[in-house]
Amino acid sequence: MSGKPTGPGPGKRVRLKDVAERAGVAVNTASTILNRRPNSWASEATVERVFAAAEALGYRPNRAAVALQSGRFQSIGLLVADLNNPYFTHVASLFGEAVETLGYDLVIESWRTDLEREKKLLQDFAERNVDGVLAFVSDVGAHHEIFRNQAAAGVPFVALGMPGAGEVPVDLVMPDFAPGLAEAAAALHADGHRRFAMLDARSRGQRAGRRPAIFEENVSSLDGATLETLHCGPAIDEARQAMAPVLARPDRPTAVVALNDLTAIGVMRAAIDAGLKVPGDLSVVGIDGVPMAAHLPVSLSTIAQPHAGMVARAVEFLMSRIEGIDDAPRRAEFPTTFIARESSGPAPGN
Amino acid sequence: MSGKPTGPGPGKRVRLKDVAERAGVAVNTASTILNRRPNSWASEATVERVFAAAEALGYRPNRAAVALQSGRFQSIGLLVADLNNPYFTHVASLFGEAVETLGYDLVIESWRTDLEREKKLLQDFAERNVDGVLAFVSDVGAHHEIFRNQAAAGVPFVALGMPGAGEVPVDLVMPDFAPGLAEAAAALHADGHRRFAMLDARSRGQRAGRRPAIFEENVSSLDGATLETLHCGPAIDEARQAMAPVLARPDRPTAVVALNDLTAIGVMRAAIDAGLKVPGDLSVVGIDGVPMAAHLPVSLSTIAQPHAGMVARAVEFLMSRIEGIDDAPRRAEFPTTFIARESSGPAPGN
DNA sequence: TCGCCTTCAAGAATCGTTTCATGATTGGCT
DNA sequence: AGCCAATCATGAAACGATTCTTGAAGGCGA
Repeated sequence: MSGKPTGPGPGKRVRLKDVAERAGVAVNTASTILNRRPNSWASEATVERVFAAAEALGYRPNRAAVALQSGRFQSIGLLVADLNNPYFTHVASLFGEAVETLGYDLVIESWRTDLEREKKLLQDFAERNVDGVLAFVSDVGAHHEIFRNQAAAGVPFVALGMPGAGEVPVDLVMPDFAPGLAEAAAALHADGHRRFAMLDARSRGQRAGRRPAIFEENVSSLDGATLETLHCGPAIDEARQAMAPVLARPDRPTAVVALNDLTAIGVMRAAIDAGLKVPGDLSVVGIDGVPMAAHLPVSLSTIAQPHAGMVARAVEFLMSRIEGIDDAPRRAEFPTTFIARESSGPAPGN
Repeated sequence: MSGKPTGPGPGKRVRLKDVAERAGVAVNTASTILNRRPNSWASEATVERVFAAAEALGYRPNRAAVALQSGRFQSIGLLVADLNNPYFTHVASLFGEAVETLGYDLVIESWRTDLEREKKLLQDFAERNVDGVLAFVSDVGAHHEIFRNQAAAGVPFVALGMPGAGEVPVDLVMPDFAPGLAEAAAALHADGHRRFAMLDARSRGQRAGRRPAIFEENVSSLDGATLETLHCGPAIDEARQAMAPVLARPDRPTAVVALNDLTAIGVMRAAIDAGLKVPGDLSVVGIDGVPMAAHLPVSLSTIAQPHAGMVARAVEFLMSRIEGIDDAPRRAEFPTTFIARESSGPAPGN
C-alpha cells in the first residue's frame, strides 16, 4: 500500500483535524460541536460550518481514538450458549436491533456448552474493551466469582437466563418458568397424560436442574402423574438420541417437555424414528417460543418466553449501568406462558 | 496474590506501564518483548521478568490504544442477511471459530432483506474500524460502487454468496449451484416428477434470479418437465403463504426447490396445510444443507454447500488481504451437491 | 589504551480524539 | 469610562500503546 505520510491524500481517512481546518476552527471546537456537548455554546454559524465540513468530507470518527480517550467503546458484548440454537439467534437479533439504535455494535461469542469456555469467555469479555456485557449463562451461581470481579472492575454486566443459587452482584434478567410449566402440566393432564418426561441439560455435577424440580412439583400435584427426567446435550441430534431408548419402552412417557424448541424438534424426530405419531402417541412441548416453532410441519406447543420484553429490560438495565447508575443489583423475572399448538394433544387412548 | 506493586488502585486496569515498572524495564521494552518483535534481542532474563510481571498482574493490552497506534483493530465485521436463518448462523458460528483462533473478534450485523439497509451496513462496515469485512450480499453487482470504494480505501473485503453480473474488485467466495441443481433435477425426474417449482427471492427490479435460470435449463432438458418460478421473502412464513395458492391448484407442482432450508420448512408446512403428504404428494428440496435439516420430522433433501470449505477459503482470502497481499481480486466457487433425504421421493402415482 | 561493534535498553514522537483550563471578544451595567 | 459576566473559541494535556531513533554498557582486536 502506497502510504502517503503527509496531508490527507485521496486514500487517507479524514480526521477531525481535517474537518476543523475546513471549517476554520480548532479541533476541539469541532469535537465539542459534533458531539453536541451541552455546556459549550458554539455560535449557530460555527455549528453550521462544522457540520457542513464534516458532511462534505464524510467524516467518521476514529473509534479507537474515541475509545482510548473517553473510555467509550461503543460496542457491547453478547455471550450466548450456541449460535445454532434459534432461540439465541432470535434473541441476538433483537439485541442487535436494540443496541444498534443506541449506536452500539454487538460483538457475539458463543460458548457451545463448554463450562470452562463459558467461564473463559465471560472473563475475557469483561477484560476486553466493551462498554457492557450481556451474557447468557448456564448457571449464574457458577460464575459468582467472575461476577464479583466484574462488579469490582466496574464493567456493566447483565446476566441472562438460568437463575442459580444465591445472590449475585450483577443485574439479572430471567424467565420464570413456573407459570408456563404449571400451565403445560395442567393442560397435558387434562388431556389424559399421566406419564411425563422432561429433558434437562446434561447434568453438571450433582446439582439438580431447576426446571425439573418445578415441573416435578407440578406433576406430583396432579392425579396419578409421574415424571422422569432425562438428560441430553443442547444439540438437536442429542435430544433425538437421548429419546430413542426411552420411546422404545412400553411404559414410555406420553408427554415430553424438551430442553428448548430446538431439541423439541429432535424429540419429534425421535418419535417418528420410533414409529410414533405426534401428537397421537406422544405430545411434545418445547421451551422458548421461537418464531419458527409455529411453522413446523407439526407446529410446536411451547412454553414461551416474552422475548421482546426481556430484551428491552436487559438493554435498559445495561444502559443504566453504562450511564453510571450504581444501584444495588436488580433482578427481573418474566413469566412464561404455555402455547398449545399441534404437537400436544390428547394422550393415547383418550 | 497480594500483588500491589504501586499506583494501580484496586479497580484500575493494569497498563503496560505497570508491567514495565514491576519488571524494572521501560514500557517500550516491555512492549517489544510481549509482542515478540523479532528485531529486538532482549536478554533472556529480561524477557523472563517481563512475562512474569505481565502474568502476575494479569495484564491485558488496551485494544483501543493498540488500534489507535498500530491500526490493527483485531476485529472483523460479518454482514449477514438474517440472523434468523439457520444457514447464516451456522456459517457465522464457523466464522466465529475461525477468526477466534486468529485472535479476532467478530462483529455481526444483519440487513434483514432490506437492500437500502444492506448498502448502508456495507458502507458503514468499511468505514468503521475493523480489520476486514466478510459480507453476504444479495447481489454483488448491486454493490459495485461500494466495492470499488472499499478497494480504494484499502479495507480488506470478501464478498460471500450470490454471484452477480460483471467483475467486482473484491475477493469472492460463492457456491456454484449448478451441479447441485442438476443432480436434484435429474433425481427428481427419475422419480417421475414432471411439474417443478422453484422459489426465488422476491424479485428485485426486473432482474431474473440466477438459480431459476440454471434450474430452468436443467428442467427443460428433461423429458416433459416444466418449471414455474415463484417469489417469496426469506422468512419461513412467507414461503408458507406463497405456496398456499400454488398447492391448491389441481395442476400443482409435484416437486419444489425452496429458497433455502428454512423456507423449505415453510413449504413442507404449506403442504400439510393443503392436506398433502411430504414426500408422497409433494417432494421438497431445500438449499444450504444446514445441520438441522437432517433432524426434521421429515428430514430435508437439500442442495448442500460445503460450508466449512467456503468459510476456510473466505478467511484465507481475508487474512491474506489483511497481511497486505495486493493481488488481483480472487474468486472461488464451491460446487454444491444434492443430498437426498426423506422429503423427496417418487412423484404421486409412481 | 583506544575505538568500534554488538547487545541491550531507554527516550520520545506518534496515532486521533476528548476535555480541562485558559484566553479573547463582546456588551450590559453603573 | 470601567468592570464583570457572559459568550465563544483555543491550547495543551491526557488516554495507552507502538515504533523509530538514540544512548549506555560490555567485549574485542589493534
